Amino acid sequence: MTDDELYSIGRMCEVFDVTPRTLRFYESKELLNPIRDGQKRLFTRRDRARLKLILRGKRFGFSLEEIRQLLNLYDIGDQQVTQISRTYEAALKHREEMIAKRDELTEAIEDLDAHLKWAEGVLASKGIENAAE
Amino acid sequence: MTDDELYSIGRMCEVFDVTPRTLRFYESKELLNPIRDGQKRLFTRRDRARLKLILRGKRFGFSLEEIRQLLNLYDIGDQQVTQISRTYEAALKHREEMIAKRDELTEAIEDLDAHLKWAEGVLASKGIENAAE
DNA sequence: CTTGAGGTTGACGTTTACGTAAAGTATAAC
DNA sequence: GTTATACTTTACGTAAACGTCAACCTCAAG
Repeated sequence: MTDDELYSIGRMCEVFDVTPRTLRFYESKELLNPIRDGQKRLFTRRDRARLKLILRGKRFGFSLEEIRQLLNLYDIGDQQVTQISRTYEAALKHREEMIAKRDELTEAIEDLDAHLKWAEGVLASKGIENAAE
Repeated sequence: MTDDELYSIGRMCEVFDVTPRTLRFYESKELLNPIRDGQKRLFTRRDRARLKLILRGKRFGFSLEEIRQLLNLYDIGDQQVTQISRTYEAALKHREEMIAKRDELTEAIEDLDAHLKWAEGVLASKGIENAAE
C-alpha cells in the first residue's frame, strides 16, 4: 500500500507535537509498539494511527488505561471470535459514553451561550454607565 | 427565592457522588466557598451550581485550574467592567474549545461506527466459519 | 455520661502522566 | 579522530487530584 513509511522518534515528535519521553512512555504502557533498527525506534503507520487515537482520547478526558482498552478495537484482525465480541461490546459501551458526552457538551455550550449573552448585556449597560461618568 | 437550602457536607456527597475530601479540596482551591456554622461547612445554592459545573468540566477533560477561570463567568455580577470583559474573552475562547471538542467527538464517533460495522462483518463471517466446523 | 454519628484539621501517601537530568551509543560530517 | 546530531536506558523528580489515616470536636440519644 501507500504510506508505509517508518518514522523516527524525532519525526513523530514534530508531526504529533509530543516529546520523546511521551512516546517512550506510551510504549512502556503498551500503547505503541515501534519496531527497532538496532536500538532506535521506528514508528509504523499503525503506531501513527494509534497515537492519533491516543491524543484524541486524551482530549476527551479518557485515561491512558481506558484508551488502551479501546485501541484493541482498531486492530481487531488477529483475535479470536470471543475476544472480538468482547472488544465489540466494550466499544459499543464506549460509543454510548461518547454520545452522552457530546450531548452534555452541547448542553454545556448552550448554557455558556446564555451566560455569554447575559454578560454582553451587563457589559453594554456598564459601558454606558461608565461612559456617563 | 426558592431552594436556598443549605447542604451539609454529607448531603453534598450523596447528591453529587463525591467524597468529603474532594469538597474540602475544591474549597482549598477556591472553587467552592461554603459558609460556616461553627466549624461545619454549609454549602449554598451557589456552591451546588458551581460543583455541578466543576464535575461537568472534569468530564470534558478540563483541569481544575481551567475550570476555576471559567467559574468566574457564572457569577459575574460583582466585578469591574475590565474584569468582566476579560472573563468574557476567556469564556469565548472556552466556547471555541468546547465546540472544537464536540466536532472532534462527532468525528471520533463516526470513526468508531465505521470500525464497529467492520467488526460486525468480521464477527458474522467468523461466526459462520466456526459454525461450519 | 458515654456512645455514636457526623463533622473538623493536619499531614503524609498514591496514581497518573509525564519532565528532567546523567551517562552511554551510533552514525555522518569535517 | 573528534565533533555534532540523534538517539538510547536508567532513574529520580514533579504537578494534579485526590485517598487515607490520626486525632480532635460536638451534639443528640440512650
